Amino acid sequence: MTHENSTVKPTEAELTLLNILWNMGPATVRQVHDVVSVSQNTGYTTVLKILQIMHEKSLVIRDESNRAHVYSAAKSETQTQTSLIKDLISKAFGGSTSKLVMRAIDDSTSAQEIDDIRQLLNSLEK
Amino acid sequence: MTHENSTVKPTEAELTLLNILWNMGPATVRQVHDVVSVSQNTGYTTVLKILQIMHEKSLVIRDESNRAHVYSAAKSETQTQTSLIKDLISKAFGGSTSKLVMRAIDDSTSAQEIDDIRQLLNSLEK
DNA sequence: AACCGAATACGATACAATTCGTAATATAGT
DNA sequence: ACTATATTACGAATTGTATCGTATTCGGTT
Repeated sequence: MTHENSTVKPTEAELTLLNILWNMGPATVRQVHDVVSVSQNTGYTTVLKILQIMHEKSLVIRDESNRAHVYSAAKSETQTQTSLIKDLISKAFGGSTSKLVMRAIDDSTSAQEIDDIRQLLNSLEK
Repeated sequence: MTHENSTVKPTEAELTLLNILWNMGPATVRQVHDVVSVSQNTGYTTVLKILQIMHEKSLVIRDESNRAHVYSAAKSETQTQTSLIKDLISKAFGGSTSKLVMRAIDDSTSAQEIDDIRQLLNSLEK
């Protein structure tokens, strides 16, 4: 067996495409490529290939019923964000969430953001 | 030109070694390897090679005055943590720090951690 | 001065990521 | 039915990571 599933960490290029899929919802290679093209100079077949690899890794689901396959993210944006954060916390912050928050906030963080975080903390049970 | 510098994101293996260097301070390959060996089964030359590559990338500084070179992290743990977080916030959280914090905290987060975060927020100017 | 052991340097392998060119194929319009 | 075109499939080139074996080199000990 080689790839079938579990928790695969998307690469940078894959994360870029996932962001597009989360935004657009299910989309064809062409649609994804059109969006990618706005900010990057990436060929159509490159996007296709990455989506195919993501499919092998089960990072995306593919609907092959039409000529143009329709791809969609296999895991929600929230699920993926959570695993990425947890991974970083364990690998770079010695498991400390508070340390991560400490580093995440700085002068460039807007008052609005900070307010949102305060609200979030207030709404906690603990 | 090939590598000389700027902000290089360490790979997983490199981050493992950086964590050791931040803990121990300047250390030889052997010292680093001894620590790595406790948890992983990695050869001495593998550690050496990675440190050499990190040196090329300027992720570590090397003191060659003695027979056994002494390596140390080029950037502080804090600096590195900050860039890793900032990178993740921009690539996976649409630039929203509050969303990141939202995902970082969950049931598994201890009361102590949450308290620390509250303190941190209180101590802010904003 | 020669030798031994520890350390670095070098190079090779395997694998994955990224990129794209070309081939094959299927649908839609004529 | 045929052809043009869009789309997928395949595979190759390049680069970087991770790993280690072997060669080389340097210092201290005899």
